[in-house]
Amino acid sequence: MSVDLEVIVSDTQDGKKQELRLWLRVLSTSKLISQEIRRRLRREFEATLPQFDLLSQLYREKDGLRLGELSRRTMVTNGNITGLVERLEQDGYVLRERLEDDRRVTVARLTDKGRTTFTAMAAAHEQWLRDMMADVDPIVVAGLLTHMGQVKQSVQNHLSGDDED
Amino acid sequence: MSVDLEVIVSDTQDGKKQELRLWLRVLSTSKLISQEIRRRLRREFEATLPQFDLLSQLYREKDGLRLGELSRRTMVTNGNITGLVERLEQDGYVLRERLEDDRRVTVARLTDKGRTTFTAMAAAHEQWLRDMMADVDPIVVAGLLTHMGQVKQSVQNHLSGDDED
DNA sequence: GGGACATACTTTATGTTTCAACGGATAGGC
DNA sequence: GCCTATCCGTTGAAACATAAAGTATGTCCC
Repeated sequence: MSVDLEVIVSDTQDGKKQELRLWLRVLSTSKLISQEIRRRLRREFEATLPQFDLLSQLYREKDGLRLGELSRRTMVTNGNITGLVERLEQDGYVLRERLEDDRRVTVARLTDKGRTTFTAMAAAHEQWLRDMMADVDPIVVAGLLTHMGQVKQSVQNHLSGDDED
Repeated sequence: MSVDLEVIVSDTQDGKKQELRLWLRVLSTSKLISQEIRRRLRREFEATLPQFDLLSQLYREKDGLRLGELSRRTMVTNGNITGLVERLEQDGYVLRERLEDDRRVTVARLTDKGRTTFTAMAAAHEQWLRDMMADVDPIVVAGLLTHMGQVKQSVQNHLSGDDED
């Protein structure tokens, strides 16, 4: 599926709209990959992309993370983290507990089951990406990595609200 | 400072996880821009990004589009188009009517109000993107446009599901 | 202590996303 | 005419997105 939004704009070739065109291309590509990853995560692991993202954050932090920190890292809004962690807790992948020092704070941590499952998911996930980008020259991939970093940085510098990564 | 080249080389060229890293960077960048665009669309036009996408498709088609075609172009699933168009119809931006020839088909078309509003949104949208990417060299933008195209093409060639375009 | 304020998380309301399943409409085979 | 397969759109449930309001809890300052 997909003829894209970008096609619409691309007929006016003047360089003025390059940034817009790049955004539309990034958006459609990101959507395309997301949908594919979502499908496979669902089919093979009965998990969602945000869940996978959240697990990968916890995987690197043996001691767990506060929900607010999770929110920042996954770029998922605060209100949404609550439900996300709740479901993962029900599935037995995550534990949630309050801090003694500060009763406002909740820390989420991977269970052993969560750790094991995530390892399998991560391996599959990495392979999917290699497959999907198989036709792209590794040199190009490396270049994209760098230049997309520049774009991200520029965007962060020009946010209307506040920011960071 | 004795930096060994090897580290640098293996870092940029040990392509094993480069695809994964690129995907994560594309995803976070895309999320970042999406969130910003959403904020501004909401604040200044009380619209959402999918709505904007949909309007932009209709803008170029005086005669309107069938919902199925809209679904393909916006990369939004069928079930979602229904609600999207419904809300846009309530707001008076879009008209919906059934075909005489084929009573299964519904065609959506912009109203004058929708056309006017979209024009303003599109202009603002384009400016926002220029602002956000202001720190990126135009040469880099052009390169990204090309190379992201290659990525997109590669992904489309390796979808597990089925369809392509 | 008590009031003002900030922080951390939850809740609520609205919209978008996916998938699966349903019904109406059309087209083809008989 | 009639059966069946297919196409088109809608509907429903569960998950996730946002913003905004609510609830504790912690902190500061008088």
